Amino acid sequence: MPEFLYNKKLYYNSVEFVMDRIGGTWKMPILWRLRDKTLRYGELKKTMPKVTHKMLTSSLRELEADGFISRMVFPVVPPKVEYSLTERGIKSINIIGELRQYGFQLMRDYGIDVASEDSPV
Amino acid sequence: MPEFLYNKKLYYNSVEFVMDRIGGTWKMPILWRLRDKTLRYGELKKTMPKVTHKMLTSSLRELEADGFISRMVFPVVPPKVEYSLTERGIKSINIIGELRQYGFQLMRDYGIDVASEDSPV
DNA sequence: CTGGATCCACCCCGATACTG
DNA sequence: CAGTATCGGGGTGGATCCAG
Repeated sequence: MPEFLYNKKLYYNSVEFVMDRIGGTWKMPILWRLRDKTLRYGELKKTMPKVTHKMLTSSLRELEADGFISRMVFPVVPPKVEYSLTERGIKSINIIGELRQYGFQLMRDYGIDVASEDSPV
Repeated sequence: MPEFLYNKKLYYNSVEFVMDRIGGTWKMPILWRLRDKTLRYGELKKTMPKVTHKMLTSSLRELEADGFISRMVFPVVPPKVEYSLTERGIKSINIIGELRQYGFQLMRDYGIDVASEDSPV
C-alpha cells in the first residue's frame, strides 16, 4: 500500500488510520461503554472519573464527526443529550474487545495483577 | 478493573496499557516488518522511508526496553546491528494483523481505495 | 445539565550536528 | 553503518470561566 491522504493528513498504513479515528486515551473507552446502551453525557462522565470535561467533549465531537457515534439532543430544560453507536461504531466493538483481551494477556505477561471481570475499557 | 500503576504511570484500562507499549506512529510498523525475519537497522529504515532517524532509534529502544524486540550487536566495522522479535513480540503480531485488517475494512467504509495485498503496516 | 472558549504548561518529534 | 545530544516549534490536554 502506498501512503494515502485523508482529510489533508498523510497516512502510511491502515493501522495508523484506525488509531487516528479511535485511538487516544478516551475514544475506545467511550465506544466500549456505549456498546450495549445509550448514555447521556453525565452518565458517560460518571463512569470515567478521570476524563476532563474538555477531553470528553472533544472526544465525543470527533467520534461523531468520524461517524462512530450519533448525538441526540432533547429540547428540554435542563438539557438532555444522548450518545449511541452508529453502524460504524458497532463494527468497531469487535476489535476493541480483542485489543482489550490482548491487553489483559500482555499485563499478565508483565506480571501485573488483573481482575478482568466487568472491567471497563 | 480499578486503575493500576506501572512504571510510575497511571493506567485506566488494558487497552491504554497496550497502546503505551506498541502504540504511536512507528512501533507496530516496526514489529510487523520483523514478524518473519530479522532486519538490520538500515534495512528497517529502507522499508520505512518517512520515519526519521531519531524516531526509529527511540522506537527501537522503547520496544527493546519493553521486551518486544531484541537487539544483536556484531562487533565488526562497519557496525552491524540486527533486530528481531522476542517471544512477547511474536505474540503481538496477531493483534496487529487484526488491527490492520480492521483498518482496511474501515477505510473501505470511508470510501478510501485500498490495495491491501502485501501492504506494509 | 451540557458545552464552548481561553490560557498555558508540557512533551513529542523534526532538524541538525557530532561520534566510533 | 549505527547511534547520541541538543534545540526549538507545535500540538495535546488540564484548569478555569462563561453560556443557554
